[in-house]
Amino acid sequence: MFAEVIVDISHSEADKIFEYSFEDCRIVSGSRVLVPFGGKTIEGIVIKTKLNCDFDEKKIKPITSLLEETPAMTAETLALSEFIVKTCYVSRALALRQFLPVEMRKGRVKEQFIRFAEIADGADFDEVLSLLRKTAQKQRDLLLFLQENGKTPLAELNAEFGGAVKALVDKGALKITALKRLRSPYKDLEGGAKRVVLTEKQQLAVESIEKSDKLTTLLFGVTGSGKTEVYLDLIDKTLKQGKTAIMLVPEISLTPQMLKQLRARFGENAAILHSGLSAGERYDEWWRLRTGEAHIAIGARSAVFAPVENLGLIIVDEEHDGSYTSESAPRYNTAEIAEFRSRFNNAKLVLGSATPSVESFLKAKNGEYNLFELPDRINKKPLPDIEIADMRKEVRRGNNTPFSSILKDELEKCLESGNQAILFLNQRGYSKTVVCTECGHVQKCSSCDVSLTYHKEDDSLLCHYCGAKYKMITACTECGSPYIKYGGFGTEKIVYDLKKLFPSARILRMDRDTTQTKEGHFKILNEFSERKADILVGTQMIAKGHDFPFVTLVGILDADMSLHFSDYRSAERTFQLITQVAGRSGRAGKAGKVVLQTYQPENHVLRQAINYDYNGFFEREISVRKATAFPPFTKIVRVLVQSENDELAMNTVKELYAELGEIRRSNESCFKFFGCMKAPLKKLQGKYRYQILMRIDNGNEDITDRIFAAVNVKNRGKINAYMEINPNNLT
DNA sequence: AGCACGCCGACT
DNA sequence: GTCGGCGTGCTC
Repeated sequence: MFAEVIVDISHSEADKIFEYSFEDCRIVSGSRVLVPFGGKTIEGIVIKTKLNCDFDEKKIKPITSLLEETPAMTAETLALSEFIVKTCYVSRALALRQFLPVEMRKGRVKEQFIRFAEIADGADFDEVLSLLRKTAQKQRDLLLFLQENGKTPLAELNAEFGGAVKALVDKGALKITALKRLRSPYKDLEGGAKRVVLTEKQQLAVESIEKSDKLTTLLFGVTGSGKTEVYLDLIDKTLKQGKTAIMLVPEISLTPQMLKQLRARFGENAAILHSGLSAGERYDEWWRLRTGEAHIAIGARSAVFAPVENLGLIIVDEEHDGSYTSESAPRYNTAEIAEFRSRFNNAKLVLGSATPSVESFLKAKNGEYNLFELPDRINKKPLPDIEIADMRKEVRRGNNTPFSSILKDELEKCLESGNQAILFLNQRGYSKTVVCTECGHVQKCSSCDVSLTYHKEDDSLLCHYCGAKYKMITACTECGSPYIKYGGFGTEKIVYDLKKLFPSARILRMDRDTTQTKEGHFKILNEFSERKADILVGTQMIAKGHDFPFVTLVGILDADMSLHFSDYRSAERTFQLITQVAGRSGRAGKAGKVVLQTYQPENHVLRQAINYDYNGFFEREISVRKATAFPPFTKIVRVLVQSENDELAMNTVKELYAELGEIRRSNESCFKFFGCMKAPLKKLQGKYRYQILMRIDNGNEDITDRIFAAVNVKNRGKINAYMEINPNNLT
């Protein structure tokens, strides 16, 4: 027999099918194998087996060995990997890697075994007992214990009976067996397994999703409208049909919360997949899903690749969230992957959001998706009032602190009444820049073209792009002046100022710096929900899904920040962010309040956000996108060329621009934009960056295929060139 | 990705 | 004269 194998080398030169021979009938498509390649032995995945080979038979070598008896890949995941290769323009090896826990490659994780002891089958209990010396009381006790309790972990017996265990094993009276131990994360997570009765509206949502002739439903529900209960009910019904489910949440910080609810309801049937787990845990959870021991996969973006078979339901919670598009290759779109799996399995796909992405809402409006709305909060409480604080007036009044007078007053009231507040600022560190007051020089990273952020806690300057750490300066590095000014503030500074303003308030900070440790998110959120703090200051990561019943005030310190990104989605992102952060206020019985600080109070996006006018926002945004030929009406194709050698990068991008210009000439009408320029971040991690931006009519895969081919040729030696379609950010 | 093979500069 | 630089090409 012959096998078509994809070797685990992610390089365009090795990105093809290699054929090997084999005898072992356990080898099937999807199996992981070791194969000889060049002079070495490497891992690969069998994608097809066949009786005849298409390659020179004399050159074909045999497969070295089979790695696991259970094929890691299924027919579905093999097909999906092929889809990723075609749509994301990545090597097959890289596409396949998405489906396997990293620990599986290069055999990095050993399975853990627990050894058990029991009385050996052949040993006559009474005979062994009678043969023992009178003094061997421990051995006697051990035998009696085992007769009564049966199979017991060896570790427990050793602790209890000491050397007696070994003595009996040597006599052949005990049998030792090893069982694979599964490391189960968040084992101690328990929640009240109370089964909620759905409201009438939630019940209607479930029915709408089940009965729709469309596979995909957009569940458009305001924050606090009880989407989670709908999800849980759908999962329950899916399991009862003997099918499996995948539940995706936007960020790791959210997963334990959701898992808690899933564990409470579905017990060990739920498996968790995310990067916060230890290697062993992840590996074991993956296998629990692969072998069908667990039926629900939950996790962030990458859990969409969960190795479940017989899929009946996929849920994408907070569908609009930016974390669903991958930052590094393969830059897949989670919704597209989910749609593929939904079609393949004829499984229902539910996209849930309080602020759907304009792409999804357009599809729902066009009838491509089933649309169901949950317009009311479950407790019938109105959404919190959002008040705008005009920061221009504050500055004119001489207030240079990060807090408007309205916010200060509200904070005071909130603390006095014993409630909790959340302050949101999407900037970590103490100050965004460090500027010399004499010569105006701004401290910059030596390998990136960005200013450094001052972190007071460890008195250092950090580059938020490459992670480089520099010692804080005492004098300007240009002119030597000791007069240094901080420009712009981050969460660290907010906490610092708050402490001065409210000395008795207990303050927690949650950003990437305070959540580095394992389960760091979880600890801070727990502490806050147990009311061990009064104010939570945080970045983006506090905006999502957390339910704090005692929070009555939310402050959005700089609502304009995300408006200033030169990205066609900045309006959409701002609307989503404000709606989401505001939704953290007044979730239980108490009325909530939101203070939104801005320098442009008349901005229409902010106006629509404070009125919770999603439809108004959508209509305006979609007409702008249409008029300016931006997604979802076109696709953005971005080609990035980077090299440590500036001149080489520049020359390469010029060549490419000329070559792509040829493609454009023969498809003139499809191109809505075509330009070549320095990337917004001219230099990153020591590499100079240039880009070619295009906007092309949807479809036209033949054009993108040709662009990719042209780009791929350049990607060798000191040049790194790649293509992205609808990239998440344009840095 | 590695590793071998192959063509031009500094050197015992 | 050679030793060795890493540019190019191949691996079933």
